[in-house]
Amino acid sequence: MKNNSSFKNKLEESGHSFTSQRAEVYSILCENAPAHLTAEEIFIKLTQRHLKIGLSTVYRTLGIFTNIGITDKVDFDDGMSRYELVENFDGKNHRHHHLICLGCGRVEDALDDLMEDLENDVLEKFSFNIIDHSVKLYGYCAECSMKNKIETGSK
Amino acid sequence: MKNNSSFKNKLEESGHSFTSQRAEVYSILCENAPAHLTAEEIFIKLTQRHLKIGLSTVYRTLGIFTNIGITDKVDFDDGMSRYELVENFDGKNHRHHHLICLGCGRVEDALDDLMEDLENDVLEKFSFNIIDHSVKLYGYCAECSMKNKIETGSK
DNA sequence: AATATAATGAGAATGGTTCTCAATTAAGGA
DNA sequence: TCCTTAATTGAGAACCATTCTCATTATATT
Repeated sequence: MKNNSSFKNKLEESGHSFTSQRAEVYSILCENAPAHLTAEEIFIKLTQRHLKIGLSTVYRTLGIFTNIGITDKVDFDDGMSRYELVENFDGKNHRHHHLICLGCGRVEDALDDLMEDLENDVLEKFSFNIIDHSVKLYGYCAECSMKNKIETGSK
Repeated sequence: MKNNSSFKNKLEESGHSFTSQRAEVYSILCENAPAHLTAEEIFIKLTQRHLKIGLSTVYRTLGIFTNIGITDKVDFDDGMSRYELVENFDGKNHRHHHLICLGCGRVEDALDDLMEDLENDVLEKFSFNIIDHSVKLYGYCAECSMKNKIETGSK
């Protein structure tokens, strides 16, 4: 699990109370990292654990977490938002690279290299100061690529 | 306006009829390119023009357009999807770079350079074959950057 | 023109998310 | 520790973009 006290600090610094519900949501996120969970999935996991929490509270909590940089809200166009822990929410970081397989739907996280070149380029050409970015790469994972080759008989 | 007959071809090739409603939605998209319109915005523009069309038809049409590569569906996390014409839907192309200003909310389209390096990198490291990508860059446009500097008095 | 198939549109339904508000809990001072 | 105040919680209602339904209408083919 992540450092719990820095989580607490982050909450208090931003003027929010440390509550049991917020700690519970946080612990689910930690235990399931680096998964991208929906609000409802988190709600169900907590309920299965016999921790009583309201769905509204889960949404509210995730909203706060995202605002203060504990989580990132990501959207894979399947009708609901997902939340993932920011890698190291003490330092500045912004990486949201997801490899989304069009075959099996699996989502993998990827590295954040090379984006700096692109960002510098954009600053030069557009005078646009990039604060954050979201990159989604759609394609076929190794497994599905293999499967496709066999099925289509392509060389 | 774009070449209308290739639009018609694209529809027929994919087994869809050419209807007046589809032509109307297409013409709104052409006239407003490169804007990113919501289904409702398109519906309103058509209604103002006294062209009768149902909102469901607009949604359905945009769904088809996106499926057959006439439009791209983009999402700026403001609660509704937007649609934009694919640059040249006859050839293979995939560029969805948007500069989203956190100050004024304006969305600008950016170039697609440098992504090839990143894609090659991902193929090497993850054996993941990229078909398409979506890149959203959040930050401050030239104007808002200027405004921020004045307000905060930072050098 | 006639028939079969596809498209349309009005409104209902859906479903993820946000809102409301009364009850509960946390925070900080005395 | 107790008290006061402000913040948080939770159940359900409300919201709202999008999808679905199905009777009507238009398109394509014979």
